[in-house]
Amino acid sequence: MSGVRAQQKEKTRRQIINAALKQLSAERSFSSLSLREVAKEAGLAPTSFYRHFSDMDELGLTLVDEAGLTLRQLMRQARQRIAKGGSVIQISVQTFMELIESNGNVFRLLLRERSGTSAAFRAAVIREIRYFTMELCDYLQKANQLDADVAYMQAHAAVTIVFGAGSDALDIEDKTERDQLANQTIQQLRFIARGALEFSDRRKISKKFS
Amino acid sequence: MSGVRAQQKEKTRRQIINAALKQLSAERSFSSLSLREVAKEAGLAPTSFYRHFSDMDELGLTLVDEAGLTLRQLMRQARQRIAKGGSVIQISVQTFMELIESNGNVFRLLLRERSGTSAAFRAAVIREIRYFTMELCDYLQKANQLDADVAYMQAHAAVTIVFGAGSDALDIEDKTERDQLANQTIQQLRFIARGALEFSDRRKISKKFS
DNA sequence: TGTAACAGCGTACACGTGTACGCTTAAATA
DNA sequence: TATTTAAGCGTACACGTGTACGCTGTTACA
Repeated sequence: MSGVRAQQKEKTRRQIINAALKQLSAERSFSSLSLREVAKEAGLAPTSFYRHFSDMDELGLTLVDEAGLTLRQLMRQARQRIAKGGSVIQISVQTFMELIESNGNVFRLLLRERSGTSAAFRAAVIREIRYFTMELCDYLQKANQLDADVAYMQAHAAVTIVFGAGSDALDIEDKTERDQLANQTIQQLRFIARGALEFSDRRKISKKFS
Repeated sequence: MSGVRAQQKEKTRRQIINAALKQLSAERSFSSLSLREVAKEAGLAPTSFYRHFSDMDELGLTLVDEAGLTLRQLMRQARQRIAKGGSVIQISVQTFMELIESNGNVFRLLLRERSGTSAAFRAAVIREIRYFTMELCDYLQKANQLDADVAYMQAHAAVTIVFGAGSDALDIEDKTERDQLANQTIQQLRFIARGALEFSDRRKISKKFS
């Protein structure tokens, strides 16, 4: 049970995962990757791939899970920054944009598979995004004393906007243009926050009088 | 110049386009279509395909153009309905949802190619969406007397939200769930409209005092 | 120490792909 | 009417794909 063998297996498993991630780019989607290519990049015979994943699909789902993990780590990072003081919206957007810059291909994977041809992939991505949305929803509800529905709608809208901005950002290489997009996104999130707050207040008043 | 020949050519060209559209589905993206499959579905020998398109890419770009056209027709339809009275937001969302229901695969094409592997495709889709956004921007600016920047940000946010909702709707088959999504989307658009209006007003006041 | 488990390899196969080439047949033009 | 043009077809080729099968060498365990 020392695990020399298991350790080695885990290592080549990671090699496969990394090989797949490495091949992803703006021009190369996961579905366009072949088993043989990935195996080759990992320094493996094509047939050895099967010792670790029964399918390219299984590998893909693993990648989506990893991407979701990256996303959650990002949120924690953002919360730490926020705790140190600063505009919640601004810091969140900034953190997200940094993800795009450093892990563009991981984010691309999520975007693409969300509208991909595999129902399993779509479900997996949607699940990850839902986690993301729900955590934000909790935060908003507590921080702003919002109605549960309103908080959810705000969180959902905010996530949609941020992901949309991320998608746009992927096709922008100019730094100042990217900053402009970030500022625009911040402003849009403020529109939503303002609208949600006002609506929530109006509801509270009508509840008071009922 | 009677054009019996040209007419025939146009006809089979349409057959190719329709064959491609017919093969698109939730499980089948354009990039996963092969020239041979499309040709077969169109009742053509594989090599005859080249008489009409030099490439599958060329066919794909044609499809994106057609999808954009569909989108613009939709807007006109929505405007006609609005002119007959009713909530602008509600009618717009409703019209959009009807597109999803009747032309889901066309909309899927746009969503997928927007984050696809071909830069040309991405650019084409983004261009179509920009048209859509700009028309909405003009409308908002005139109807609500908004600042140009504010109107653009509102339009952009609204389009992002509506497209996001469309994307979600594609994976929902239950009618009541879909209606719920539509209502949520309407509410989110109201958040944005409210926030934009308030922000625009605040700007006008500060301009008055300057 | 003997043996069972198993990661990894190489070979081999059937299949689908894009497309080059030359042919046929019907419309367009001179 | 004679000639040119071009849509469509069939054959053929090289290539990349997933994966079945049997083998080797090393680790784990009795």
